[in-house]
Amino acid sequence: MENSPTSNEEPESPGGVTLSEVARLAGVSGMTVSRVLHDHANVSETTRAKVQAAVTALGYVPNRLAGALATAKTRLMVVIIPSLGNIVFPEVLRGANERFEAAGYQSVIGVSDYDLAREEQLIAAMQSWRPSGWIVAGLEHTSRACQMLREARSPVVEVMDVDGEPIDMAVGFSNVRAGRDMGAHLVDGGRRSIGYVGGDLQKDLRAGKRYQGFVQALAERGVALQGQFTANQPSSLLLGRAGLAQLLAQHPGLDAVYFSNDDMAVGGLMHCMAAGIAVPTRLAVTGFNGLEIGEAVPQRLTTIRSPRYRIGQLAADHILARLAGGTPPRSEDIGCEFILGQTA
Amino acid sequence: MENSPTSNEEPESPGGVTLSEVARLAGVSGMTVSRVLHDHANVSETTRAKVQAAVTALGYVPNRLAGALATAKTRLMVVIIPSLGNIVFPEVLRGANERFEAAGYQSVIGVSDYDLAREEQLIAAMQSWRPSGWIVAGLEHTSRACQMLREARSPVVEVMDVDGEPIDMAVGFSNVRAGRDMGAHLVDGGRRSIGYVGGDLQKDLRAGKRYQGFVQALAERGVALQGQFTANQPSSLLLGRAGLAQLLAQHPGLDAVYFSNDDMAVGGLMHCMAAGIAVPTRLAVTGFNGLEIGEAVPQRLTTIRSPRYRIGQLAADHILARLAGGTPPRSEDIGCEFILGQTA
DNA sequence: TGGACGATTGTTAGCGCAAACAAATGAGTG
DNA sequence: CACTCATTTGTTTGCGCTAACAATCGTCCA
Repeated sequence: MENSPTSNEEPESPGGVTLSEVARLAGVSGMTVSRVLHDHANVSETTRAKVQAAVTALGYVPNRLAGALATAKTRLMVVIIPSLGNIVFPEVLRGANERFEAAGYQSVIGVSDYDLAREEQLIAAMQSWRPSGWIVAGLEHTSRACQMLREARSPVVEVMDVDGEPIDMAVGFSNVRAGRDMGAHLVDGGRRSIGYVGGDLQKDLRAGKRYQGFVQALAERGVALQGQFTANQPSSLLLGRAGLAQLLAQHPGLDAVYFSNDDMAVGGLMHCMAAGIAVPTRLAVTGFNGLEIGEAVPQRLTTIRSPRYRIGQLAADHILARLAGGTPPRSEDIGCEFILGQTA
Repeated sequence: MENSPTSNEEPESPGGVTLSEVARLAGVSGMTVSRVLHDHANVSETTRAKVQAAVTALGYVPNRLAGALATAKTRLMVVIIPSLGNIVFPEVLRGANERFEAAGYQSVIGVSDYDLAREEQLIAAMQSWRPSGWIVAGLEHTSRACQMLREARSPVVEVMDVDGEPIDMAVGFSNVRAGRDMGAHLVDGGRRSIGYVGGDLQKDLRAGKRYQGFVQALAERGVALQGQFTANQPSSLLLGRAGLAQLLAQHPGLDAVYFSNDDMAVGGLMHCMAAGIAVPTRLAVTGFNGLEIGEAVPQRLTTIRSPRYRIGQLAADHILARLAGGTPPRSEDIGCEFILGQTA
């Protein structure tokens, strides 16, 4: 009726409808609109209805920038992971994001590409959003990164590793132990001529810890690693396949190979299939992570399942619990599941 | 020297160091600090140095909430994808995030779980952050979702599909054509008794389009689909393996099976290996996506590669171009690559 | 040497919202 | 019926920052 000259719809200012416009249309103050949107208390049914009508009519979407600035609570959660290149960290992200979304938080992601300097930059950039919480992969960071996370004064959960001291909280498993377990399994299963195939151990520090544990377990049983293949690339099926081929060319007598993860291991299995190498009789093959691919191959892969999805969920839960006043555990080792397949 | 009583370090107010504190320490106005941090122009070297020193001394991290509120530019980019359950969409995200990060933008993710109602909710929630741009998967959305995206007045790129009209921009490929191409390949290769194995076609609309294209291509050649297996679950290796087993039990005479994607197809291949079904002589197996797993199996999978990573990059580039005043193409079909493997 | 001009720095106001406090309203009570 | 108290609504203020404008400074030339 008494609307703007252009249309009987929305005035549509740049930046969108504001709370004041809703208030004006509803004939109340801005504060009352805010209360309808958040509080549940002490707003009459009549007013509430008027406001709701105005919100709908204008298509009002609250501006969280302003809200967050006013309350100093952003409801943004930062998740920093090393890679989106295989399914491992997206699964952590999935678990965390699921819990965050359900609780009304938004996930902001950062990908460090297995580079601690990059991670530090990301943390600095993210901190400018004053997130309500942090999930970062691993326990190793630059000292400035650690400092920033400590000074951020928001809950921080380091995931996928518990071999070390967390900045604030940690949820994960012991990579060293996972490596030891597999080393023990191979030696105790009678293997003596053992090799390793992996990606870049300098970058993937958790794969490095598994490697250390593995070598330790061998050493404790009087066995030395006979040969290894590592490449300066991200791990992948094809790298595993090529890596095993190359390792066996140099060390034809190997009777077992430990791969840094299941991608690599399945690649290795595929080499065996293609080259007619009998698994596990002539060669034992083992991996790490418990990816679905390891279950779908004709011979189920012997591996160790890392509870990635669960870790994401738990990490998010711990952050939310802390924000709710709780005191979740400082370091939580939820362990790994040894999967005895048919390849070792 | 003349510092706070507690320490000679930072005062550390809640919410962090503010621009004013930096300004006070540097002995300049807040505006000058802001200029040092952003402008490059018209600040003397002396002042700049003083400010930089104060920034470092206090560990100042600008508050982007305030900055974004003041400028109405958030530098947040929303990426809404259907799933983090397989590597396909994380790769899109990787491409987009790479470009966004490089340009100083942050990615906020949403996972719709292949549910358009959920997607609509996510869009509403995300809009409250007033993002600078949007990437959403697919061309199908609820009408309210479309309306919100249009009214958001930020660049929107719909990815992974060009079979339809975009809200703003689209980058992807034709799923219908991809399906047709594979249908044509199988029939033209002499297959006549053809089956399909897929996930939930009502939810994964792009898989549905491929299915339609596939069936069309068959029909045009006088061939009808002999049987199909679809399940009410997300696609996976194990589902593909089980699905093929079930389909062949019902239709033992099939000479080719088209899978909704490579995960499913490789699962099917594994069934063939385990069950001793000769591929491709007795049964042709084809998929879609061009995942690495299809290359690593002993017989390379015949499939069609979707340029997921590139689509993510391009989508981000188009948004950034638009924000820079350019006019990127409205709908960009970057096509798919047919990969002739050894399975069909 | 006065004044103009460019370079540099400061001041004011407001982005949109919510906390804190203030005011108005209505329902009971003695 | 005056008064109290709970409920409901409004006003003020400021979160931290930046756009726009204002003020200062020194310098150069006529």
